[in-house]
Amino acid sequence: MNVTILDIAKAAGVSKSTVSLVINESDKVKLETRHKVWQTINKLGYVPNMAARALTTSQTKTFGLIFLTSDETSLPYVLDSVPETLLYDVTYGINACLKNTDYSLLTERFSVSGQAKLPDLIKNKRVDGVFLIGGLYDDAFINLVLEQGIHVVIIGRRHEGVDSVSVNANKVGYLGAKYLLELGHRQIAFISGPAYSSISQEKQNGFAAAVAEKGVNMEQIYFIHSPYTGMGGYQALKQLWNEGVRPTAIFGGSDGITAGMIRFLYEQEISVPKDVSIISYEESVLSTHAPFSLTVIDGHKMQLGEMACMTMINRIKKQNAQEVTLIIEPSMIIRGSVKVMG
Amino acid sequence: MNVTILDIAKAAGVSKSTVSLVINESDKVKLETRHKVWQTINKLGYVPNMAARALTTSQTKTFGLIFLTSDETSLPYVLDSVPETLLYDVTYGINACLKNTDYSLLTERFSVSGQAKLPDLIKNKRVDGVFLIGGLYDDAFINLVLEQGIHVVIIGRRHEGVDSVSVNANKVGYLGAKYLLELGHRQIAFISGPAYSSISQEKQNGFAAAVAEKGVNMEQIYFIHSPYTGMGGYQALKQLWNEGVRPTAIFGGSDGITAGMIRFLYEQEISVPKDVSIISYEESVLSTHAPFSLTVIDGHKMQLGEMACMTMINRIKKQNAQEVTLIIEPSMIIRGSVKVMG
DNA sequence: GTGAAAGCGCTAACAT
DNA sequence: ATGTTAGCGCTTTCAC
Repeated sequence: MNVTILDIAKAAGVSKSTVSLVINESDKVKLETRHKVWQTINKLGYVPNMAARALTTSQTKTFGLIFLTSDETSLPYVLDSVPETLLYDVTYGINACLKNTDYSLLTERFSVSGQAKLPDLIKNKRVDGVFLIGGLYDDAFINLVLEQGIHVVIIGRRHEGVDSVSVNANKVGYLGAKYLLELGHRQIAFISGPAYSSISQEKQNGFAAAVAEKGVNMEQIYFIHSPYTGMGGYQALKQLWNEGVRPTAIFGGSDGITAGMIRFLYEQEISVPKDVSIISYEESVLSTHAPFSLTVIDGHKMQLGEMACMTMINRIKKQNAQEVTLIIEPSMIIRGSVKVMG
Repeated sequence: MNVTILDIAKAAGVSKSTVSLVINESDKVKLETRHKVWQTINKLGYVPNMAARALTTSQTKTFGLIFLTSDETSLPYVLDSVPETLLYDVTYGINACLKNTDYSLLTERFSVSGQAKLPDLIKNKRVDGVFLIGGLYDDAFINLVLEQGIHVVIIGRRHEGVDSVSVNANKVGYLGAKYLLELGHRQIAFISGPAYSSISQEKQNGFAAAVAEKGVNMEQIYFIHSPYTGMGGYQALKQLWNEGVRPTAIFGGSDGITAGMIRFLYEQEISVPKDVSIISYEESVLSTHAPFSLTVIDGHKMQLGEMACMTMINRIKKQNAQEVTLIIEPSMIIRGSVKVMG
């Protein structure tokens, strides 16, 4: 079998518990013995058995990323479904933060509409804490998770009484509107997201605030709702066009929405930014790979993941510290899809 | 604390081992006692402790997805880096397959050029098996992993002596070329991928085979190498254009490459498919969200993940069965980016 | 500062 | 068909 703590103890001429103390960096052990033990650990290539450690400490040293979806069978990337760019980037950020830590990350897609009450990761106690992402959860669900003695960090929105990390959505709308207004745009369409989404609403509020601040008439500002999908952006813009509206700038509330908008414009041979200006929100793989250099508001989704991870680690360290609510400020990445209006 | 196997045993009036047998679906237990035990399990809400189970069986019931990269610090999605769409889709497929299984999936990004010899997941024995993806591994690395007593399934390429699941790359080139030739294209550029990539080479071979089969002159067929990045596709096409070459159709060897190609064409105001036809390979979030309905060869990357997962599970069941080499056949998704030539 | 010993929850070989 | 028992590898009091 493998090298165990007992082998080290024998080889180093000390007891099991001393080795354990050394491994766990206790300062109670004499420097000399500490050296001796580390040497034999390295010599014999000892690696702690996580399962055994988990059994005694009842800590798995594992976190779970629970992706809440309404429908678990939908393909993640056809034009008519929400692209999972948020999940990709947040996962990347969490993993980056977990690197050089003794924690690992498990991922589970969980359908809230399904029959299971709790994700398997939680039910089986495979994790010490979970990141909840995807928006589709309510107090009842969160409390159920908390009852299992599992820590929770919510990603993407604020939630009373629980640690959370999110993006300042109001600022997203504000920044986009401010930028467009400053470049002289006065006819602007903002396809922000679905009507039921509070995030989408906040973005509109921020947009409206910038418009008011600038003293611009709201008459030619079009707030439009659509799903966070390519098809959503496509159809919303198409309808607007069919109604005869001709904005000089269009603001997509997500990279998915913007991709759909771009498809409509391409179809109509409307050139960006010559004929119309475009700005997007998110900065995912979709905006960086757009057919032109796309000006975008960066939601810093990787950083979102990293900060969620830091929050989780702090929570583990200080179990009953005050709840943490982190808000990440979006920022503009000015590229080439917005024209200066005369 | 939590309810354990012993609590169940007491409550049901049997012994620990009987409960254990029932849980592990042994048919040695009388039907009556089995019922009784399951009833109390449900009543008391017992859930097995994975750590304890892992300790005795030395099976973690966890797999690892190891993503081999050369450089761990690069952002995953700027135009000048390889978009990680393969990782996204394969992960989705593996998770889908693992659902309703008692296995979970851990992910780790591992830099082969780093100082660490082995990914942490493997070193810490957190996994029973690993999926290797990303292409950057050699025999030495694989053998090192195998020596740890960990199962290996390679995703994306074949490898002597190890289970592997990959896409028929030759067929990718073949299908694309055949389709374009049949629609009358005779000037075709194929930006297949980097020169050092055997996959890229295989695609070219398949392409050449279709051309030969059709009896078409190779003179106006352009095989071009570029990195699997948006920037790669962009610059490769730009150079071709600057050399005065004007193909009627361009075939991108990955969705990332194609995204770059599309950006160049957009810049030059060359319209697709009116002025030039485009076909891509992969079918990731990038091709479905292209600015036009993009004809693409589907690499079935989710299925790749699912089959890798099935392969792993079979390997666990029959440790020393013959090695498995699964090849997935790509297929065409005909949409609207290829014109019929007169 | 270090060792001895108990126990975490479970499985599996052996008894009965 | 079911019970008894001995670990799996580690942490953690509690003595010394």
